[in-house]
Amino acid sequence: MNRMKTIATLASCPPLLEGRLGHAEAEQLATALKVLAEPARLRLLSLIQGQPDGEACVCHLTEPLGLSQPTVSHHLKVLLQAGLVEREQRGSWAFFRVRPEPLEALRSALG
Amino acid sequence: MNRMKTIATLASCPPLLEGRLGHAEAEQLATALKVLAEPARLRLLSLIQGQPDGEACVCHLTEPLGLSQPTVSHHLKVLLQAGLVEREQRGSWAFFRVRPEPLEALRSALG
DNA sequence: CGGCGAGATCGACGGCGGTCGATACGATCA
DNA sequence: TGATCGTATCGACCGCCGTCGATCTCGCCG
Repeated sequence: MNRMKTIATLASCPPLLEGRLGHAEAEQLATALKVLAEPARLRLLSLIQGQPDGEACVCHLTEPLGLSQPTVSHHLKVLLQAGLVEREQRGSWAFFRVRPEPLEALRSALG
Repeated sequence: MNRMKTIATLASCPPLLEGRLGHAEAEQLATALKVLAEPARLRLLSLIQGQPDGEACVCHLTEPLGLSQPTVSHHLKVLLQAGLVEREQRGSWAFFRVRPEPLEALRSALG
C-alpha cells in the first residue's frame, strides 16, 4: 500500500475511478464462470446438447467422457445447482437437459 | 462403464452421438474460462477498463483490490499471458490496458 | 555512485475441488 | 422378496492455485 509522496508521482499516475464491478458482483460472476471452467462439464453440456432429443441419462455419459460414474454424477450436480441443466427422473433413469438461459446471461455479463 | 444387457435398456437409453466438443477443445476453452473465473482478475479488468484513459499502473490497483502487490502482479501476468490485457512500460511504471478481442472470442465460444 | 521506488520473481503455505472406490438408496423385475 | 441396475452420496487423496513476505531487478534522481 503505497502513499503518494510527490506531485510528480500523482501527475504521472492519477488515482483510479472505482470500477463498476464491486466485490460481491465479481465474486458472483466468478462463481458462475468456475462452473464452466472445467473440461468435463463443458463436454457434458456438449454431449447432452448433441443428443437427437437433447437429453441424456448418466449411464451414457460416463463412457464418452472417460470418467467414473461418481465423477460424472458430481459434475451433473454442479451443473444442476448452477441451473445450467435440468433433471427429470423417468423410471430408474435420470435424464438431463441443457437450459440455455443462464449461458445467455453469462454471455451478456461478459460484454 | 456399463455394458448394455437387454434390448429394453437400449430402447429407453439410446447411444449418444459424439458431441461437437472434443477433449482438446474442451480443455482449451476451460483454460480460457479459468482465467476469468477469479474475482480478483474480474475486478482488475473492470478497474483498468474504468479508468478515464483506459489504462492503469500496478501501484493504483493494489489498494482498491485489497490485495498485496505480488498478488496483483501475479494476476496481471495471468491476464497478460491470456492476452486479456496488454502491457506498456513507461519510465519505471508498467501500464496495463484491456484488450477486448479475446473477451469477444470467449463470448462467441459460449453461443 | 548510492538510495529509492515500482514492479517481478521466488518459496512456502493453505484451501479448494476433481477424482475415485466403496457404499447407500430407490426403482424395476423375476 | 431378493436380485440387479441406475444414481447419488461419502470419505479420502492429491494436485492446483491464490495469497503473502522476502527478495531481486531496474529505472530514476540527487
